[in-house]
Amino acid sequence: MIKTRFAPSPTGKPHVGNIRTAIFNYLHTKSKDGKFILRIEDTDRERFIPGAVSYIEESLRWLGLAWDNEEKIHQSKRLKIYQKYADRLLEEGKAYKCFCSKERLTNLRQEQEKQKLPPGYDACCRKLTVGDIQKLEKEGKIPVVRFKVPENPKEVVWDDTIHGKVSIRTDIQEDFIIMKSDGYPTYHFANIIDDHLMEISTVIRGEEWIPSTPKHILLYMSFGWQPPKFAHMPLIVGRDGKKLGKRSGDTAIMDYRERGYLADTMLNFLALLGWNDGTTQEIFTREELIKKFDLHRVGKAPAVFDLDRLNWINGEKIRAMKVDDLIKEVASFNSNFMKNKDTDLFQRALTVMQTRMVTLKDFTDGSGFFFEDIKYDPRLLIFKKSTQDDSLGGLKNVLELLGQTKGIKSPKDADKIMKKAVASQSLSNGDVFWPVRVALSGEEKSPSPAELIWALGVEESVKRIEAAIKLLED
RNA sequence: GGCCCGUUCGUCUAGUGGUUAGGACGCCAGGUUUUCAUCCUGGUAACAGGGGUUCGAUUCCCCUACGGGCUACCA
Repeated sequence: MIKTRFAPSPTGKPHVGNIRTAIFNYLHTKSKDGKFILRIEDTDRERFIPGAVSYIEESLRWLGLAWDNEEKIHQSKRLKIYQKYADRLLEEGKAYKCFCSKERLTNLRQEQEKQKLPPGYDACCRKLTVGDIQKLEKEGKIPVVRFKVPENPKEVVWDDTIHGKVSIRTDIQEDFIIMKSDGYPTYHFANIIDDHLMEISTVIRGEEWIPSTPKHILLYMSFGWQPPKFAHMPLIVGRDGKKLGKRSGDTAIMDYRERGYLADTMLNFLALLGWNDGTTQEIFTREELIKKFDLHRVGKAPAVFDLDRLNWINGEKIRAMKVDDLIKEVASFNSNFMKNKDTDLFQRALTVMQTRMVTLKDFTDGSGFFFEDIKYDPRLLIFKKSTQDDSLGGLKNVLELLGQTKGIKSPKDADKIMKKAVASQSLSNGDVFWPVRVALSGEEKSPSPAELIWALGVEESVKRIEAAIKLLED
């Protein structure tokens, strides 16, 4: 069975890079009817940030990336397990206790750097006898546990699902630490123990892990375990070409929600960063992504996060949505915005604004004129190719026709009135359409007057046009 | 420094031992048009460089360049 995991460490808010890893894991699993595990790798107590676990869960939930483990998995609660396996390696002579002080390690590294040697632990404590160890422990010295990197193989090779054959020399691999002096395992150790115990079939993670994969494979070998498949995804980089970090756009995924992007947009966009289905399709529903995702079609080159493209996808998603679904999105985006607003008016306003929105925020920020009294400079009512008299004429004409109408059921009905208003006098489109539009919206750029009349309703439209006429006459 | 990974329009990418190197975003121009947006049409623009292999390389191999990652008692 396919089983993947998303294994973040709770050190902050998940950003797009983290989340894309989660998405690829999720998609790979769901396309094969497998299981997707969320595991919190909180073995670094210094970098732990309270609340980070909630951020992670909130982000995954927003995107609909449901994990299958009912009980939360925190590595910090599994210390005994790691200790047990470390002891096993210790007993088998595949690991050893190291008492070297941090000072010694620092000096050693500085010395190596000076001599332009590859930095690494000199395996000094390998030589310690049982007696030495007992003595040091009696003195109260607390050791770390290091993995004894075997002389053979001299090279570790694996068939990466994304990169193909990758081989890395291990003769320069130092004896790395698997258990820290505070009793916590290092990432490398906890990670492979858990992946094995949880029967993870494919490890999908960022490319920055390629250099340490030999450590993991060596560890699997020392336990006599079969390593999982590895798939190292290309990094998402910033405009500067560098890995997303503090300085270059490591924007928290939830910030995109706040900016008015849809969860499905992020899913679609991020999935397409490094993957495509081989056709020219660019817009995918969640179901299509699950159905079509294929790890083998993930590219190797890093991808730049492009906001223009994100905006385009969000616009496409919004336009493809049924208005009722869009209402739900706006409501969950900003529940305050809907309060005290007429539901029908809200729905019509959204209908009219739909093709004009890039983000949900565009609606909550830019459609106040539907619901509130408007204020504008009276000069705006006059089209640049028109005159005050003609504009006034246009407004009055429309006002009169609105007074006679038996009801407006669609923007088309309203459009007929507009056209009639133009035809019945010797006016041009601009003399009529422009002032009515401004009278109804108070804006220089807005939906067409026909749409506005329909959305606002006859009564409100009449009121606003009357107000505009008054403004022009004064 | 060492070890790894990567390189097709500005960006996301398709692609093959022989293609006019395709699509999308963006941008530009035009159409529709009262504005904005939508929509439609067209345009701009790429195989990092050098050696091989081959009748023929963007594609396969090597080197170089460039970019990136890793090199912690971080993950």
